[in-house]
Amino acid sequence: MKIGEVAELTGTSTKTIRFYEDSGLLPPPARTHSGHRVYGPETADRLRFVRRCQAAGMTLQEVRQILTVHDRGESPCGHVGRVLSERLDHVRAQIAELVTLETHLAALLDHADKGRPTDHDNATVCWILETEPAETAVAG
Amino acid sequence: MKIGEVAELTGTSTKTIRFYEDSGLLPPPARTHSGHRVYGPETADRLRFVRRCQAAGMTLQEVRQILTVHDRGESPCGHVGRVLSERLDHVRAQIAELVTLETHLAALLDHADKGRPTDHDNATVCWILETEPAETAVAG
DNA sequence: CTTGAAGTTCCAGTGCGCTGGAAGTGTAAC
DNA sequence: GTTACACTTCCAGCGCACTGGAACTTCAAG
Repeated sequence: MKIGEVAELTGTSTKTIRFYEDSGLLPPPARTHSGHRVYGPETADRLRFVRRCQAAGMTLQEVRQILTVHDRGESPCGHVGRVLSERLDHVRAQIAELVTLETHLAALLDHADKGRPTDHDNATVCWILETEPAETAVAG
Repeated sequence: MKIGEVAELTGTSTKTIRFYEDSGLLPPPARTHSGHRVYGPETADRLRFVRRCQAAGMTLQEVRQILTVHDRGESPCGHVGRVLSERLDHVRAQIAELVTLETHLAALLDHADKGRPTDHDNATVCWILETEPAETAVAG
């Protein structure tokens, strides 16, 4: 697989793939005699993983740390382990936040669809902003 | 409430609050005779809402559009309605992605905690990257 | 009245995650 | 062989979301 194919397959630009390689997110791939990058299918999985992590609001640096854990198959210093569980907490909190937001947006959309009900229009603050995130699930 | 109190209350810097005002995310607040900003409690809710939206990967511009819908209590042109439902789809997809990621991270952490089981260490590609996001739950 | 924290405006800079473009080489189809 | 496009490296620039700092004013406590 050449870089363009991986790009197509994963919806990532070739620019970005090279950038990820430079950033240590992708291992330097094999090359043809002439220098063209050659990838195996695992690269696509790795790229998808990176995208998922990004969607969770991780920085590329954090993703890199996590991939390092993966690549070594162990926690090298405890620090990364902490990063990992921190991130896990964060992801869980974020899921809770997103569920809240989903409710908000759905309500807003519903109410937008109905034209203009707006019996709350003049209220200083209204339902859509009032709900608390989640004392229940959110990490502190 | 002055800007510093709002900042403290919401975990947002005063810089950011002023920046949000400039960006049209917060309405220009009342001022004291001397020019200091004075906020009502609804500002904190609004700020929390913005943060939630951001956690969902929205740009401030998109958040602004949504807040406009909220402020007017209606959909002014259909375009914003589309933005809204697009965002809702996105949020739902993201929830699904995050649930997948949560599983990944939990597995990785579990396995990192156990020191070095790593019977898969030499595998070209391993479990953690293999799983598909979620045909099951993701919004289409 | 003094002192120090917190407020004000304005503008410039930072960090992240790409992205564009130049300049050149490789490859596949005709 | 020519053409067209994909690939290479390298470096510069961009958009977003802040963030820092200068220069100044206001407020609350002692």
